Amino acid sequence: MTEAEERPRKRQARGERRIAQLLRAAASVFCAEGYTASSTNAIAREAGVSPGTLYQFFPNKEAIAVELGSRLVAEMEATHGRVFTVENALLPLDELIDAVADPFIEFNCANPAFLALIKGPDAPGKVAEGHDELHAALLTRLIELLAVREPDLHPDDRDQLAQMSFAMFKAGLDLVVQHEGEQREWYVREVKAMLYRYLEPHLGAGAVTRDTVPAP
Amino acid sequence: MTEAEERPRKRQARGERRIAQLLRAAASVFCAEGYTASSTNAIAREAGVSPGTLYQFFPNKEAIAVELGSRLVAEMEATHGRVFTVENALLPLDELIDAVADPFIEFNCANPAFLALIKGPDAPGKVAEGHDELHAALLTRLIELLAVREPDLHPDDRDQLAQMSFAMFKAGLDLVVQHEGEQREWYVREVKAMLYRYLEPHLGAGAVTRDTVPAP
Amino acid sequence: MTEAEERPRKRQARGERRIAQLLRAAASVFCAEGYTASSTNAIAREAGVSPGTLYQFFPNKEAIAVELGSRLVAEMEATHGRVFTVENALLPLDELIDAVADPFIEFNCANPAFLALIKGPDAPGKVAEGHDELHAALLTRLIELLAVREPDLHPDDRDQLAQMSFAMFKAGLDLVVQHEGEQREWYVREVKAMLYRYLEPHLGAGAVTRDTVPAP
Amino acid sequence: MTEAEERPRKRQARGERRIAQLLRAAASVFCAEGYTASSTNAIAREAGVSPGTLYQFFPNKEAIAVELGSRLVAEMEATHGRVFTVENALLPLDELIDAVADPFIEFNCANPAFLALIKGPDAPGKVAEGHDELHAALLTRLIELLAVREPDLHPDDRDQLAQMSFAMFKAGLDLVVQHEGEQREWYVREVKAMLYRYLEPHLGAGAVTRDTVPAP
DNA sequence: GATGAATGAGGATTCATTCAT
DNA sequence: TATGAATGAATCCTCATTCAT
Repeated sequence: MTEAEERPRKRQARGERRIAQLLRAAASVFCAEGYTASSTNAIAREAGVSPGTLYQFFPNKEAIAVELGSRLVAEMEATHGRVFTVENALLPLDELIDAVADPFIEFNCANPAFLALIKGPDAPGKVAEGHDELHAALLTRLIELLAVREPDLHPDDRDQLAQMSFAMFKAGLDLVVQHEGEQREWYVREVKAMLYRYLEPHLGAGAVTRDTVPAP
Repeated sequence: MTEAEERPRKRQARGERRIAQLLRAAASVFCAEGYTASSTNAIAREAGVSPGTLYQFFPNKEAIAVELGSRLVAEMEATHGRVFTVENALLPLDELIDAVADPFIEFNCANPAFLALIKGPDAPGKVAEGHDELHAALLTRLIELLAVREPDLHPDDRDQLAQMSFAMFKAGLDLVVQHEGEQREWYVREVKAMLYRYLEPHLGAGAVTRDTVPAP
Repeated sequence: MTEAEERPRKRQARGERRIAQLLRAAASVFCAEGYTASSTNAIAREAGVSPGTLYQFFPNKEAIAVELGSRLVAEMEATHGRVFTVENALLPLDELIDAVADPFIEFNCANPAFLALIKGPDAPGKVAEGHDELHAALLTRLIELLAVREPDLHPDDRDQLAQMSFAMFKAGLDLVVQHEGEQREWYVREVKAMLYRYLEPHLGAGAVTRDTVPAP
Repeated sequence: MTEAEERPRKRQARGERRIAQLLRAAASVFCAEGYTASSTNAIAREAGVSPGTLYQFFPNKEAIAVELGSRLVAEMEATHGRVFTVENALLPLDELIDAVADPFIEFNCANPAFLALIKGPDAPGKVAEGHDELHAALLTRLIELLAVREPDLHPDDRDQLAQMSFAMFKAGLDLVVQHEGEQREWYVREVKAMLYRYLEPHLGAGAVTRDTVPAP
């Protein structure tokens, strides 16, 4: 039956639209108020739907953040391609930083909700409750990238180095997003410079593997 | 007139104790929940007093944060002395970083509420509402320090440089506080290294004034 | 677009009932406690709903009073017809007073909340904050009626005369509502008599248009 | 012992000052906020004393109102003399009205708290709870005055007439107090006119006793 | 007497979530 | 699906009043 096939598709189509609408609203509210201070009612209102509708698609506030996070990641990849690739990992450091930072910066300026989510609820000890998955996911990829670039690095050091770099980058990103025009450009340059200078002794300025090939 | 002088502080013995108790409780709750998610009732409960008592000393949550912030600053100064001094400003960069970062790190490890306050409510655009004074105050001092060290720097650049450095340091501090033992030590070293390498091209490795004395 | 039109009122059957119920409860509480001393919780309790429900329909206490006021006016008009009409304005004074006062009296005896609202919060200087709209609306109509009856009266005098009359009538109404049976009848008569005697020199006993054209 | 005699006097003197101070504050707060919305803490603050001090002299909010009321009556009498006297009762009506209304008006313009108290908490049914004693006392005196002037009047009628007159006068007084300058003058005249015209048929324009002496 | 601290119930209002339609 | 109604605990904050000093 055509009906049996189309019905669910229709439903899914409408549902997909609703979800997108809700996530857009959530992004906007999270940006404006911060995650903690955002209310599901406010999100529903912003989306122009009733609270009930929101809960038809998300079991709770957290789930919205989580889904928003993963969609943003997907969207960023769709726009800028994969960023934590093996090729990038082996680039000279300055190019690596460009390759990773630029897409992030560009995407975050267009979608500041990304940052709002990564920052998360502001309790030091209250990590990893669900929507910090975004944070965790990105960190994992960064760790993997480091593992590719510096296979000999002790895992603990590698993880810590990733954490440091990520933390610095997030903080810098915040400044970038908060400013505009020339100031933003300045912060972009400085963030990259900071990363380069910080990482250079750890990773070497050139790509590790190629670097070691001595000229005859 | 003794009366006129004594009026404002008669039975402040008990009151002062209560205030301290409340601020201790607030620090604890802010750390555990983050500022936004902390409720005055929770603070009162933690302090073992009724909500009404809390409001006898503070008109609202903000005021608690503000007072806590200023007390922490004072306490840090009492413990570690002034940090943004002219002498420090003119130290060789590595020593300058030690002089400024070490007290902060040490104090924040002992008083993690400090960081919770500096981070503030998590909305990007919602800055400077009162308890961000703490953030602003520290930033100002850093700016002044930079002005002493690099008088020729354009004010805009100087401010942005301060903002960058402060943001990086805060982010690093967060990592430091979140870890313990050897890991914490590692982060401390890395944060300082990061600052050094980042700032060195801007500020010069040695003190500016001395640096300019060329060897014959 | 059917959707666009239906949106604002979909499930308002239950809601409308709730609103009526809440306003009934509010009327009762306002009467029993006075506006200032009435709490939204008390109103919700009286209506048998939770506080949250009340706030789904009204943003605050004021709004309840305002809505109750305008509904009472509407209800009075539905029951007794318009009272401040041009025809009434031109009636002989005694008939005018009957025409205006009787419906008010009857309606207020049945709905004493009306008076509770008109009296408003009991601060001399704190007028016109929103639910005094009821008072203002009635006063305006009275002013208009006077303008019809006495077009030559100076606007200032007219307004003051309206204010006097209204104040006297309200005070009298209070007595009427507070009593019952024969006493109430007595007060009704006296209030009307008072108004007649007070207004007669101002408005003339007969209609202004001087159908009193005397015979030669 | 001198001490034994002076001590209590001193105490009483200081206490009296405190009481006066508190009542002044209460008058001010009652006027500004209305009785219901006035808080004892606000009164204490306005008086510049602690809440505890207030409760050393008054057992509760009501008591403040009661005491304030009776002091205002006393003060009015001290300023304008007794007003509900037999002589006044027997004056021609216009003079009677002047004799009673003028002091009230004058005193209320200077002490608007008087009115705030007479109006009382704004619940129709919540009368006579204590600080309505002021209202009751004045009403009683008015009743007595009527009894003197019209001994033959049926007590019920007399009481009701007093109630009517008093209600009208209060309402008029409110308008008078709320206005200033020429407008106030206008309201004063109108209130008196209203009373005269209303009462004339009831009381006779001239004094009853003298009036009845027919000229030969 | 005087103070300021203390209370805890109660004020208005919001919120995440559920339910009936 | 979608809605709007419903909830009740939790929010911040105030109040009349009491108590220790």
